[in-house]
Amino acid sequence: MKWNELHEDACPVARGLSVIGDRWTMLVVRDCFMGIRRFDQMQQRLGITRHVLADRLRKLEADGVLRREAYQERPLRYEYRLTDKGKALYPILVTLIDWANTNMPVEGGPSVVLTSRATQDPIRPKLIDAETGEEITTRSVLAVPNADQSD
Amino acid sequence: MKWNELHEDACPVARGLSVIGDRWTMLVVRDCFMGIRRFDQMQQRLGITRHVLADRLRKLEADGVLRREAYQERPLRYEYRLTDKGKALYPILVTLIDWANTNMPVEGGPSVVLTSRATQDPIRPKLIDAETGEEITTRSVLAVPNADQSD
DNA sequence: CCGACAGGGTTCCGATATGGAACCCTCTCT
DNA sequence: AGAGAGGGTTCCATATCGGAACCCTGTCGG
Repeated sequence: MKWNELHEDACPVARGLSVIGDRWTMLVVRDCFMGIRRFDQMQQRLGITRHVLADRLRKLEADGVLRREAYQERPLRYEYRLTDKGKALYPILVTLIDWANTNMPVEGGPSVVLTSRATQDPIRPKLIDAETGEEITTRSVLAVPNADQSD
Repeated sequence: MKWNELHEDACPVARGLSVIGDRWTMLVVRDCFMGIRRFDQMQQRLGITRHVLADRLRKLEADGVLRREAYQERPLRYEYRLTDKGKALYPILVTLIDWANTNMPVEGGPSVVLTSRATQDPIRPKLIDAETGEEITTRSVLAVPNADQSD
C-alpha cells in the first residue's frame, strides 16, 4: 500500500488519514478553527515553508475541507475557510487536544485549554454513543469489518 | 517551526501530532487496536516497508504509546502492545472513523463500522462535556490560549 | 513617475524520508 | 544440511521538505 492509494482504501482510518494524516495538515486545520484565514498569517504562525503551505491548502481545497474565497478584488486576494466537511473535523481536533494535554503534559501547564463558550468553565471531552449515551471505550465498542467486504 | 521541534511545542495539537501526525503511525495504532501485535503481520497488512515500520514502532515505544514485550525466548521474539497512553488514543481513532465514514463514503458502504459490543448495534459517536453533558461543537466550546502563556 | 510594500504565490537547490528489494541472525523442524 | 519463521538492517533510487530567492498585481507616498 502506498500513501497515494490510501484515498481509495476500504478502511475509513486509511481514507481519513489520506486527508489529514500528513505532517502539517491538522495544524493548518487548527489555525482555520482559530480564525486564521490568510496565507501569510498561517505561514508565519506555522513556520512552514510557503511551498508546502500552498500545497496543503490546495489539497485541502481539493478534498473539500477548505474553501477558497476572494475577500477582495483589485488586487485579487483569497482567504481559506472551513467547509462543513472541514468543520466536522472539530471532534477530532478536540479529542487530540485532550489526549495531548492529558498524556503529554508540558511544564507550565497546557497552553490551550478547552472552555465552554457559555460558562467559561473548562471542558473535559467524553465520547458517547448518540443513541444510548453509553461511553465509547475499547471495551464497549468494537470497530468491526463490515459483513459484505473483504479487508 | 520544524517537525522535530513539535514535541516540545506549547500547543497540544502540535505535541499530539508530533506523536501520531505522521503518515503511517495511526495505521499502526489502528492495527494494534485490532489485535495485531507482530511485526510481520503489521508489515503485510499495511504494505509499509519493513524499514519504516521498524522506525515507527521504535518511535511509538519511545513515546510510550506501545510497549515491546517478549512473547517467547529461544528464539527471542517480541510483540507490541498498546500502553494506557496508547489506549487513550481510542477516541481519536473512533472519531476519525466516524468522520471518514460520514464525509468520505466509499462505494459499497464502509468496510469498518462501529458496533456496540453488548448489543451489536451500530454506534454513532458524539462528543460531550463530561461535566455538563453538553455537546461539544465549534459553537459551544472554544480552544483558548491559557492565561499565563504567550503563544 | 519612482520606489517600497502587501498578499499570495512559484522556482530552485540541497537535505530528509519513503519505497523496494536484498540480506542477516537466531532458532526450530524434518 | 536445508528450509522456514520472526524480526530486523542495509543499500539505493525516488519523493517530499526546508530555506531562501524571485514573481506578479496592485496600492501608497512623494
